[in-house]
Amino acid sequence: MTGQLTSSTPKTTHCAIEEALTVLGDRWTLLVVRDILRGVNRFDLLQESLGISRNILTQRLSNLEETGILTKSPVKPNAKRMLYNPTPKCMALIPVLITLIDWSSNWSNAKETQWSRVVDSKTKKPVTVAIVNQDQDPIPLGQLSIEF
Amino acid sequence: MTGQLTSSTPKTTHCAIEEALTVLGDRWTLLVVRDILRGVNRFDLLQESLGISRNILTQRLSNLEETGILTKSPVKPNAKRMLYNPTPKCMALIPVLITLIDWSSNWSNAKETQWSRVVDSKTKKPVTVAIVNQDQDPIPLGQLSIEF
DNA sequence: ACAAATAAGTTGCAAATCAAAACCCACCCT
DNA sequence: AGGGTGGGTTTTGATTTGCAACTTATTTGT
Repeated sequence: MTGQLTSSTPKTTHCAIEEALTVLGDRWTLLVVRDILRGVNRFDLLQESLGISRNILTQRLSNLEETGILTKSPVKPNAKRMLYNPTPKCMALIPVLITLIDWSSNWSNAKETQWSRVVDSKTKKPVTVAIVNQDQDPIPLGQLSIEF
Repeated sequence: MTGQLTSSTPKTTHCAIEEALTVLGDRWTLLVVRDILRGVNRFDLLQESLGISRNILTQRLSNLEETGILTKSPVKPNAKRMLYNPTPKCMALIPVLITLIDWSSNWSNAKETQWSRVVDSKTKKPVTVAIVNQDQDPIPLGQLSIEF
């Protein structure tokens, strides 16, 4: 198998962000995740939707399966054609996608008419994220610091 | 200039996530951002902290400067030595870092004693993110859907 | 039932990107 | 003036990526 995305350095990762980026840190993986979460669950649909090379898509899907972010199941018992579906670990990435969308919406100079959004499926209205402490009190951005 | 991280396809990006990943979607960029936000603002300190190649670090810093995520300023007027500092656009990435940290903490099987965290600088306690609608009401993960 | 079309990859190869180390120049210190 | 250090650039080789063609299943149309 080629194109492993696993960490090349065997030393322990010191940082959760580093750990996350070992799996997610490339140009395609989070877009695959987005499409899987949108319900795009077939190889060719993913490939067409993303404009990704087929071999790279194969690698990414395989990495995502290995890390438990999606599952591969045959379209019908014993079939070779596969459906790719999100796991809870994949759903748990939705907050990451929301923060990325929010950041782009606020700071990108490319003003697009059609952004992708995450919405409350009940009300169809977009959601956002709030930074809160353990008591759910909101904390302003400027009051945060990063500990290593 | 080599190693551009800008999108190779001139067609408009259809998606905010795609837009964000054009800048942030590689193994190092968000780690550089993390370190800059931690106050690591010199080239050699960044290089040593991250274990990144010097030429790649140069590229990443240059990309981050071009996209307005950090500024480069001389240590003293007219000096060649530079300090790298976060802009508001960089601070705005903190929620992305928080969601990545949360995701790793909850789903990584590597149990590390020392994770990096984002904390409330007043109380020194870690913060997290809540998904909310426009009225700040929390929305459960399962109730979300992604619109394209 | 059979041919044509489509789905889901795999393979081979060229191009781009990344990484390690050596090199370079400006500054600082004494 | 000379040595050390900070901040990169260059060179060279290893990886990764992307494109296109190829293969094998599975459908679909007639």
